Amino acid sequence: MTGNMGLRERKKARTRQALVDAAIALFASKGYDETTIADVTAAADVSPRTFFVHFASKEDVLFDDPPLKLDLFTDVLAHPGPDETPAQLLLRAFRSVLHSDTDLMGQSERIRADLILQTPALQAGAVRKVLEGQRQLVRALLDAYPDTLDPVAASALVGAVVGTLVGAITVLYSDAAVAARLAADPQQMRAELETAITSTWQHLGGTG
Amino acid sequence: MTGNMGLRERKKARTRQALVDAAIALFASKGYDETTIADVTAAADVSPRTFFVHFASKEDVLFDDPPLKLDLFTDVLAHPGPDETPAQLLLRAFRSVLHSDTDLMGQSERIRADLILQTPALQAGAVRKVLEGQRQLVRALLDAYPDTLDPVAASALVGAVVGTLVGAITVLYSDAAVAARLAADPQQMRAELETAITSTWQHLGGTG
DNA sequence: CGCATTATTGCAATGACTGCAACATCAGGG
DNA sequence: CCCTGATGTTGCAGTCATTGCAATAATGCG
Repeated sequence: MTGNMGLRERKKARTRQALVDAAIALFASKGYDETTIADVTAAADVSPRTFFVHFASKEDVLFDDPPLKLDLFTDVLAHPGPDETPAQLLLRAFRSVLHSDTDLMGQSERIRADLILQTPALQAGAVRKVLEGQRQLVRALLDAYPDTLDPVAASALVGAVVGTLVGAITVLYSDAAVAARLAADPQQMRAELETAITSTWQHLGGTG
Repeated sequence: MTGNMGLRERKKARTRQALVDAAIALFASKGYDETTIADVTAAADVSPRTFFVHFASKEDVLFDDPPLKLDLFTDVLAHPGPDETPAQLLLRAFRSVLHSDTDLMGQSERIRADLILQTPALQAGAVRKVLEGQRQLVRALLDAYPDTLDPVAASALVGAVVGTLVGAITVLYSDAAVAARLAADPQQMRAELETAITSTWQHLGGTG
């Protein structure tokens, strides 16, 4: 990908990356609110105006790379098994993301997570991303079960999945003790999420 | 409540209400982004600076009154039955809110909902409110089951409940056809939500 | 009436974000 | 190599949300 670009595009990509790097470094050290666009562009050695050529807003620089493995999730949803129920399909899709090679607790993820958790302005942005992704999943799920699923049911189902995950992840990232434990063994994160999902749903199933 | 306030406080309350009314009217007619604080304060006949004496931000004026019946929900959570599981308690709490006299589809609610659904900036704010409420519910649930529930499980459980509701409500409010049907019969809203919750959870339960 | 509170206001400043036009640089053809 | 068009970068001016500070106006009370 990077190779077949002309010098021009490579330069542009370099500028963009410089902005991302400078921004994350400054956000991490000074805090998001205390860092101005001018600070970031100065560190990246470009004009302030240039920032907005690459990113639509200050927070966007943090959500540069693809959020989660949304595409993978959607792909799985597109191929339901013969006798698979929507809920089972969602669970399978979730598991395939969980066991993909995604780095759930890398250096970069931690910094980002910390920043988001302690900056209300960023929480808003993160949530917007989640909502967008959710819509995408609903669409995929409806495509998979065009006859047996109505929009409300599909949206509620996806909402339950995403809600469970967001609830669990929020605590996993914010609780200091938990975070420390997870930092020691990154694999642990998968186990925690797996437990959260399965035990939660088991509980919910026992309410009818 | 309103009666025992001195003239001073009544006047302040009137100013605040004038700002809320002016804001909602202008947002509804011109749109949120196209309405400036100056517009609002002009319509309310106060100084622009006064707006920020009453509200912390532009969007706050829309979330003035208590969001949902959070207190009622929390109250129910505080009194679990003898053999009631957390999931059953949550379901019961949800139902008592659902069947309280809350107006789920009033004029004001509709305007607000429409504005939020079509304004990304507001979606973020709304969800932040939801997340705050979610934390409160998690705390209440943990208090109710101090021995059998850990923070991650509680948060995941509450996340599932709230996620289901948000998913369903989003569609119920945004789908034009559904919205029209619901407008005709406000009671219908309760039935839709009841169905969304119970059928979703039933599906999820069948995944173990 | 005079004083302590408290609501409202004006002013100035910061910082995110945008439109526009100028400028610099790269790609390709002649 | 030069010309030309496309594209990345920049400067400038302006809008708007938001805030701190200090002055002003009302109000409550002794």
